[in-house]
Order: sequence, then structure tokens, then C-alpha cells
Amino acid sequence: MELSKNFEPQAIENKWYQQWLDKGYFKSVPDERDAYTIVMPPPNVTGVLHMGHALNNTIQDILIRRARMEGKNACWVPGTDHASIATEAKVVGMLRERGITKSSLSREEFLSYAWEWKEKYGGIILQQLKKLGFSLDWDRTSFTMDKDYYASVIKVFVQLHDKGIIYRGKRMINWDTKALTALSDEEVIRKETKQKLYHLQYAIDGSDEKITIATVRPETIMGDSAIAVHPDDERYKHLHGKFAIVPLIDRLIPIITDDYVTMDFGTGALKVTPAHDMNDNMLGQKHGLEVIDIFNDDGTLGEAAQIYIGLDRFAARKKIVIELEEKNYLIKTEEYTSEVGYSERTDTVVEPRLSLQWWLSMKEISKPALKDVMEEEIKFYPAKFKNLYRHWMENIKDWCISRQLWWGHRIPAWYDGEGNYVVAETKEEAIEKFAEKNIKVNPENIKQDEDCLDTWFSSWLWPFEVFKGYSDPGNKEVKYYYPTNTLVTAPEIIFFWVARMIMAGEEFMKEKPFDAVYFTGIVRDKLGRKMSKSLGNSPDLLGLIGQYGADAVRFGVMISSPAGNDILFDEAALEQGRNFNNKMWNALKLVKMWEGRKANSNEPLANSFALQWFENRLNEVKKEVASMMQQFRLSEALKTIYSLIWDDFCSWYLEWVKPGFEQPIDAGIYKKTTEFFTELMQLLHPFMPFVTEEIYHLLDERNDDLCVKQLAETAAVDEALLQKGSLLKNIISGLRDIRNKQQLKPKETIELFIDAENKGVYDGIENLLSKQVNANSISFTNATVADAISAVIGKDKFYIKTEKPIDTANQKQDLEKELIHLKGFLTSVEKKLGNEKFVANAKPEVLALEQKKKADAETKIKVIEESLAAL
RNA sequence: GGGAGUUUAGCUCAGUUGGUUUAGAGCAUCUGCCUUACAAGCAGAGGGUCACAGGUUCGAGCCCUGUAACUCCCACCA
Repeated sequence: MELSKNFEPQAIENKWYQQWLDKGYFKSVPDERDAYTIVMPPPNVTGVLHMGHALNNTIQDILIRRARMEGKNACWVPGTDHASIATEAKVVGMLRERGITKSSLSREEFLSYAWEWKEKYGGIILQQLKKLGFSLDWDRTSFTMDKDYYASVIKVFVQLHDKGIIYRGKRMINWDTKALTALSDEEVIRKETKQKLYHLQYAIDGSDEKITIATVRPETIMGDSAIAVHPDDERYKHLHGKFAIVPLIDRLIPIITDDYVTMDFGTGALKVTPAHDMNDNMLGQKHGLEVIDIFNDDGTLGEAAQIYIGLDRFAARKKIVIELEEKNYLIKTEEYTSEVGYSERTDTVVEPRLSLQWWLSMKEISKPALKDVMEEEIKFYPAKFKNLYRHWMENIKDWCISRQLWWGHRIPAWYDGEGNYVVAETKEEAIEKFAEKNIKVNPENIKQDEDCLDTWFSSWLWPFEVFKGYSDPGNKEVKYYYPTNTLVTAPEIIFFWVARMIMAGEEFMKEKPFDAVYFTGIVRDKLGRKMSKSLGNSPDLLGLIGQYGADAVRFGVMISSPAGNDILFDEAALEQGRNFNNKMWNALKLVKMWEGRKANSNEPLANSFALQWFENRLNEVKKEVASMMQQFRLSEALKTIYSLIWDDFCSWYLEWVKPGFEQPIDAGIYKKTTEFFTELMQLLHPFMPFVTEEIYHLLDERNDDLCVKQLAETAAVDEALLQKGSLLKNIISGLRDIRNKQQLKPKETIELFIDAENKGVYDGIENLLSKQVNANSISFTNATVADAISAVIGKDKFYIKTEKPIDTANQKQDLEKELIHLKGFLTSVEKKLGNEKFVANAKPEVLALEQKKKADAETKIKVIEESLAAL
């Protein structure tokens, strides 16, 4: 069979993925093996595949494929999140394009559009994930609004309400004036924003005096309920208990004192607007102030504002500033920068306002979850996120879980129209509950809450509810798969999701949801900028897969992704992956070329060192990789395998066993070589599944699939043999360097003389040495060889005779350089050994090592000095 | 304002309880090679007072103190 010049990923990716699916390798059912379970963080149904998904899921696939090859029952569960607010925004946008407004639709009509949208676009991202070869158990695909899942979310709400953990309350919330919904604190992004600090004069009632306050929100003065000053502030002491007059609307407000006020900020006088500021609200409660909400839901000014009614808050600000200035209330404007909260979804400035919402009390429910992580029942990789987690958990606030949206799980609260409500799964149950409370209701008047739940109130159940652990407690599946093994996710959602999953796991399963959390970095461009639509630096992933191949993309994101660090994405890494594919492909071509030329040679031992050395090297790396995988050092594991294949296998081993041009290869060596190749492919397979599967099948067409080939036990490593290999490689490189410096062409042969300290070291490697440095003879000697280039490598002295005249100057320079280095080194070692305290305190093995270093350096110096003298 | 992290070669990073050369890798660079698997390649080389200043120690990239720069998280100074 003729193999193509280069590896062609496009030709084989679909073939293998289809075969893996057809053979059901990714399917998992409980059995007697150990489970290895990962639930995929469900992407939003609005999502399209981007680098973050590629990174995140490649890591999961590596862990899952490795576990599968280790003989575990690997189960990786896919799914999508309904993404309440994000999806609703998309659907509203789609409707707008069709000329339909949400307000013109009934809830049912809107939801049918939303479902239509979800059916059409919601599965795209999962289809895209298949292109990267991810070994997900597709039969288990879940959705946070599947019928059963939906029912569980409702049940959870009722259960927590009955337990008193969920309550309804009017409190300050973050209001999104565009999406027209409340947001949780986590959905508010604080950004430094340039603003203006306006100094406004309020007249004092019954006096000619004025008091000046500073504010960044002059449009809220109509909502003012007081002016607060510090009780000890001498400037204002005479005003305590007096009233000020709000400009433009001439309302009287009291001047109150509170030590919350900072005397040296602004003017030391603060306008208090309890309806539109978290702190002012706190002050308002303390002092029993009136709450005047001057805004409509959409951020325009309402009736209560009295002026500029219907105008947007920012437009109103401009107009009011002009009016205040005209009427001499504005006396100063300062540039001022502070943090302003923006909605994560709509990027509009969040309006703090008092609102009746549903809340989840976090205090008790968070305790076991904090313990899990602090006591390492759940291990975080990297561990630094433990601190972050602890800090958040210890300062946790109640979670606002209601959203004024339709796309999501509708809150199971029922109102009788008379100001009473109950929480129940169905209307029927609600009627019963009303009855229990002795509230007479007319079933016709009972209305369900219009709001739905925060998206995260459903996804926090994900690790067990994908196995129906809540709806069908103790079922076979949840018992087998839960707790899951590893969660792989971005640190950005540690509070949104990770923390809450742990709480839900402990609350509903009485058990942690996973053993370990691996936090990936954020994918940035090569300049370190976050990937974003506006910067246009987000690469077209499907395009890159087409261009470089899925394996190269997987290689590229993994090689530049050390655990816990952000990854700087650079297409060069993909090129490296593609080149790696070709390297392996070409090695395969070489081996396949030998296939027809096998012969039983009488002298297979001639090459036995190469075999033994590589076998040990392979075992050594297998052990290293196993240990790195355990510690989630995936990037390092990949680098190690890469170097094993490229350097040790291709550059050294294959060159050592390679027969001469058109010469036969020993059958035993051929067999061993294909075995090594197979093991390499197996080791690499979790990282690069397609190319390895393809090569594996081409190595031997009788092979079953690599995807499910079980890893064998690793044999012990012979250190001495590895050391001998290193020595041989050093000598070869050293002699090649000399050949380079003497400008010897590859074809020009040399005669090699070795003045060896111990000739035995060269047993079994002489022929490899002569082959690799193109020597037509090797002799051992104890005398100086005339007219030869000399070099010291290791502890031995080498003489090279060639046809060409020797460049002595060059050689002398090299030796002298080496001598200076060695002498410097020797001095440092001697200094150490001359230090009594070192000799007294250092561990014996350290001392012995230093003594050995000294002796070695001394011999080398001696040998080099001899060589120099002979020049 | 509080907290965490980072700072090692041109770039991206290893460096695991302080002791294996006078600090390693990949990429990039330079030199020589179209050598019969691979020029998307081969062979070789150069490149770092480990951010800075002190300290502890026989010995510090690693431990301690301080400084600087950058990054991230949290927080109610209008």
C-alpha cells in the first residue's frame, strides 16, 4: 500500500469517529469495573464552539480516554444548559428581526418560539464537539429543561422552601434595565468607569445657608430622602436636625447624622437615595427614611420623579445637569473614576433597586461545601483556588434566584389574588396547601408566579441529576457513577457553578459531587488579550480543524496549556502539532518500507543495545506519564511523549536499527520496532486519537481498535542501561559537532581512536557509534595519535583522523574554552570541599557527589591539557 | 481598600521537602546539509548576574523581609 507523502487528517477523522461510535466504545453502563466519570460542563444552547470549549473538552477527553485504556468504565456525559437569560435575549432578538415584540406575545406563544429556536440551534455546539473526536456517551445527552430535569428543579425549589431555605423578600437587587430582570450579585461585572462627580447645593429650609453634596448620579435627586453628614463634622454641626430643600422639585428632606459618612470624601455631605443605592438603602432603613423609587423598569424616569418623566436615566442626567447649572445649583464638576456594575449579559449599567424577589439563604447550605474543599475531600487543581473559594464562601450572601424571564423553570409559587401564596409543585397541590393553611380560595383566581429561576438554579444539580439522582434516589446509575471523578472547568464560574454544585451535592445527595476540580486557564491570543468578538481575535475553530486536523488542534491547545495558567493561543502551536503528525507518519512509512525486507539474520544481537535501550526508555517515560496524569500535569505529559517519539524513537532508535540502503532488516528487530511503535501510539492516543488510531491500524491491519486497547503493566527500568544510552548519545553528538566544525561532509568517513578509561563501556555500542559518526574504523589506544583531531567527551579522549587537513586553531580554541569552564567549575567545587562547615554539615551522599565531581573535573582537565600540549 | 498570584533564554513555560555539572525544555534565531521516512526535515551551535535590594544557611532560582512591575478576585466612600 502506497502511503501519502504527508499525513492527511481530513481523510481519516470522520472514518474513525464513526467507527468508534458504531462500536459503542463511548457508551457506558454500570458494571463490575471501577467507574471513571466526568460530567461535561454543559455549554449554553446559544453557544458556538470556541477555543475555551476546545481546551476544556480536550482535557476531559484526555482524562476519559486514558481512564478507558486503564480498564476503567469511562463515562463522559454531554449536555446543554438552557441559559435562561442568554437564550431569552437571543429569542427576543430573533423575534425583533421578524417584527414581533415579546410584549405582544403570551407566555405560551413566546415559549413555543423559544423551543423552536432551541431545537434548531441548541444542538449545534454538540455536533461541533464531535469534530475534535470527543469520546462522549451521546446516549446520555441531557438538557437542563428536559422534562424530568425540569421536574426535579421544581421539586428542589419546593423542598428548600418547605425547609425555610428559600424565602420571598423585598430587598435591594441588581436590576437589568434592558433584560428587565433581577440579577444575582455574580451576574454583575464591576468595571472601572470614568464619571463626573457633581457638587450640588441644597438650600437649608428657613435660612439663607446652603449645604453642598457630591454625587455621580444627579438624576436621582428626586428620590432623595435625606442628607447625611458625619456627627463629628464641625462644618455641619449647626445644621443637625434642620431640613434641606431638594433642588428642582423643592421637597424638604432632613439632615441626618451617621458615622458611615466619610468626612474627607467630596464635601462630607451625602445625599441619601434609599431606592437607588445599596448603601443609601441601608442608611434609609437605619433612619426610617422614605423610599422613593423614581424609575420605571426600563430605566426611564417614572411618575415619582415628577420631572423628565419617560426620559432614560442617562439622558435625564444630562438634562438635569444643564438645568441645575442654569439655576446655580451646580457649583463644581470633578472628573472621577470608580467601579460601576454592569450586567454580565446585556452590558448595561445595573440599577440597584428595591424589589420583591425569591432568595436562597446560603449560610447553612454552604457550610458542608466549604468543609469539603478545605479538608480536601474535593481537591482543587491548582490549589490556589482554595483561598478564593474560602473567601467567597465565608462572606457568602443570599442568592437572588428569581428572574423576570419566561425561558426557564417557572417558579412554583401560587397566589390567591388576596395577598396569600403557597409553594407547591402543581396547582392541585397548591389548593391543598391553601386549604391546610385555612385560606379559602377560588381555584379560578389562583395564579402561578410569572417569574422563572436563575439558570444556575438548575445547573447546580447537574452532576447527579444527569443520573436522576434526585428524582429517583439511590438508583443503580447514580450509585455507580456518583460522586463523579473530575470536574474540568474555567475558574470564572467557580462561584456561579462549582461552589453551588458542591452545596447541592451535599444538600441533596449527602455526598460531594466530584473528587477533584481541574481549573483550566483562560484562552487568550498570543498578545495575552482575552478573546472577544470586538477584537476579532477569536479564531475560527472549525476552520483550523480543517486546516491542521483535529489532532493538531488538540496538540496545540494542550502543549501551550500548563495547569492553572492562562493559555496564549498561537497558531504556531498548531503547526507544531501538524508537523508532529507528519513526523509520526513518516516514521510509519519507514517502518512499512522494512516490512517486505525482513530476514532472519544470524546476528540480531548486533543491534540489541538499541532495543534494550529503547525498551527501558519507553518504560521510564510510561512511568513518568502515569505520574503526571495523576497530578493533572497534562501539558508536561504531552511534552514528554512528544520528545520520546520525536527524539528518542525517531532520531535515535530508528536511526540505530535502520538497515543500510535496500538492506534487509532483522525480523526480530522489525517485530520489536512495531511493538514499540504501537506502545507509543497507545501512550499518545488520549491526546491525539485520530492519527494514533490510523497508524496503529496501518502497522498491522489485523489490529483491533487502539481506542479501547488496554495499557499493560510497566516493567522496571534498568538505570545503567539508560545511562549508557546517554553516554553514547553524548559521544555521538560531540563527535558530530567536531565533524561540523571541521566542515566534514556527511559522506566523508573518519578513523576513530579512543583512549578509554574503561574499554568495557563500549561493548555493544561500537557499531552504533561508528554508524552514527560515519567512522570506518574504531580502535582503542593508550597513546597519543598524531595528525588527528582530539576531543574529550565524558572522561575519554577521542582522536579523529580524516583525509582533510586539520583546523588546529579552531580546535585549540574549543579546547581552551572547555578548559576555562572546567577550571572555574573545579574551583567552585574545591571551595565547597575546602569549607569545614560544608564537610561537617552536608549529607554524606552530597559530600560524595562533590568529591566525585572534583575527581572527574581533574581527570578531564588533565586530558585536555595533554591534548593542548600535543597541538 | 482587602486578598491571591506572577516575575527564570527573544517568546511560552518546567525547575516536585534548599545540595546531579557555573540553571533546563519547546518555539524562534544562527551555521552546515535536497543523506535513500520526513526541508512541515536532518545534524550542530549560540543565547539567562533566575525582577530588584537585603537576610537566613556550609550551600538559595527554591526559605524569610522589603521594593517594583504586571495579572486576577473580592469590597458599600457617594
